[in-house]
Amino acid sequence: MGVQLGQIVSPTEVPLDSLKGKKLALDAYNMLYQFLATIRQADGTPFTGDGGEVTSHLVGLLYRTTSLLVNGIRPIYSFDGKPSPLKLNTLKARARVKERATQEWEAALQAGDLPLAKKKAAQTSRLTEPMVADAKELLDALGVPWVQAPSEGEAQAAQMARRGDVWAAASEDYDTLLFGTPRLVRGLAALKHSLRDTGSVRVLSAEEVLSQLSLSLPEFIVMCLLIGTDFNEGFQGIGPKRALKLAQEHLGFEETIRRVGGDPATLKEVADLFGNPPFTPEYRLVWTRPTPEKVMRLLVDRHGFEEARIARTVEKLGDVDLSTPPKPLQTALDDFEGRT
DNA sequence: CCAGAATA
DNA sequence: TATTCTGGG
Repeated sequence: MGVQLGQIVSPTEVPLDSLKGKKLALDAYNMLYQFLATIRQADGTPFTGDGGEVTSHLVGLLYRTTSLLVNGIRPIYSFDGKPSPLKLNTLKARARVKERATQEWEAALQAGDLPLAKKKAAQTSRLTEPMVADAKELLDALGVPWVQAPSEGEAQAAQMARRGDVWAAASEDYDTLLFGTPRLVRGLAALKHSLRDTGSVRVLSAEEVLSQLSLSLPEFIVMCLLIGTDFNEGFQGIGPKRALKLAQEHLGFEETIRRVGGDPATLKEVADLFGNPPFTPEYRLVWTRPTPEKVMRLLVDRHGFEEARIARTVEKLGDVDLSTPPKPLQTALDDFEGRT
């Protein structure tokens, strides 16, 4: 879920075309969970292969990845590793939500309420080890790089962007901003476009966000700690609005925390996690042609996808330009940043 | 979610 | 030809 910043940040809408030739580090779990939530039948049943194994995430990953590549975007997927102990409460809470949603899904089915059933089913999504292994194997077969983060995939993506290895981190959550990304791309979940509307995504520039809010990055992090993150609970009666106001008083870390009755020592640990998150420098940003036989073996032979359909999809990648432009075209956002 | 068929 | 619906696994 991540920190709730939707109320107080305003993204810039940019045409999809402006991402052409750019490398993006994608939060793989964020994306795979979205596929698992949405790619379901009317009654909420996920797609499965012959053996009953869930395949919704592979459907989504295949089509999303080809769509990105055809649009000239160079994705690298960042997979979650071991969660921080600080996240255990959040994970337990999510597990409880899933248990309840599973019961409510069944109840909705009994009542014959399909829309409700699908909505509840979406909340039951689980990403298992074999499912993750399949996703990585599919990326390998497609010639798309991925990296195994030591801990948070979002932190890994953010650090890659901070080091300038990729143009931006991409996730629907805002946590990459806390993890220090200079840019966050949202809205890759709706790439579909027509002739008049050529598609667009939302970009958040960290520099722009901070200057709009009149906050330093450490103050921004404190604000988020007040609101609550996946790694700490937040405070009763403090939402985005009040947290922003308090952070804007520039009282410093300890005093700001004390104002809401929090313990600076405990929260310092969370602030450090955001400010200096674990990541690995061992990743290779190399995109190659897909290996159709590998894609076929995985999706058709092992998971029962329709051969002709997959062949058609992989074919589209044949004439994708995989080179990285030495001098990327300047976008409106780059121009804006250049002046600030 | 995306692709392709159906539709108007 | 652009938009809506349905099937995919």
